[in-house]
Amino acid sequence: MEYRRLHPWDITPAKARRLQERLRSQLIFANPSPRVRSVAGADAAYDGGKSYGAVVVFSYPELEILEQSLAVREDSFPYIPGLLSFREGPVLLDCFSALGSEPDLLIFDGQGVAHPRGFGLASHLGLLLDRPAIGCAKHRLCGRAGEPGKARGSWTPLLDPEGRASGCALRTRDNVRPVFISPGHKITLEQCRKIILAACAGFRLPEPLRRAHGAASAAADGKAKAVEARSAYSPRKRSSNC
DNA sequence: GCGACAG
DNA sequence: ATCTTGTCGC
Repeated sequence: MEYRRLHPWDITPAKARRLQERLRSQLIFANPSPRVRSVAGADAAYDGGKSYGAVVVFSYPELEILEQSLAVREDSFPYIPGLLSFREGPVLLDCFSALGSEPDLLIFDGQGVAHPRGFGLASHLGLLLDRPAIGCAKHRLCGRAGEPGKARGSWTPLLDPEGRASGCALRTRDNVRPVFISPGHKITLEQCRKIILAACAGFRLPEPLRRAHGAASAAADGKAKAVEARSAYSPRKRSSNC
């Protein structure tokens, strides 16, 4: 699928923050998509100075794999809290570009609007791909949330310093740590909770993210092991001695 | 200055 | 994210 080239990626952290503040006004938090028939999960893994991305598309609500794509590229931006999309965005967009279909909804391993400038990974890529997007993180970046009830489905609002609910802490499995959900683009928090719960097939994380994570890390250490094996079987050169 | 801090 | 073994529990 195509995506909008709204800005360059090789910019400084200061300019990246300015860009987030400029683009956040373009986000939409309404019009929950009528009929969601496919959901994609995207994640990245790292190894040896390279980023490995994976996107796995599932049918919804059946949750059967429809398609998936992988991508690799050189790291070009470090991990800086609040600027995750500048590190993972490029390789994930490579994955979406290689996709043959256009998923109805996207799920990212990170925040949506529950972000210091209201423009987390899910908001950023949702905007560029012009698709409803949900941020589903394992930890919160900012804001505060009470402890949800112990049962699957219970949740508490994730409140920003002003007391506004930017997302929620959602229990996706009985007695298991909650995940932090927040709308990225073109979706409401209510719809996010519904979709995420329906996409969790017995695990803490939604299936699309679990599979994307597995594919990305497999690609990452798969290449690492291939390199190790190669050096073991065909020594670059024999060191004279010490 | 101090504490927080997605992946 | 990544470095890492066993171990408690359904």
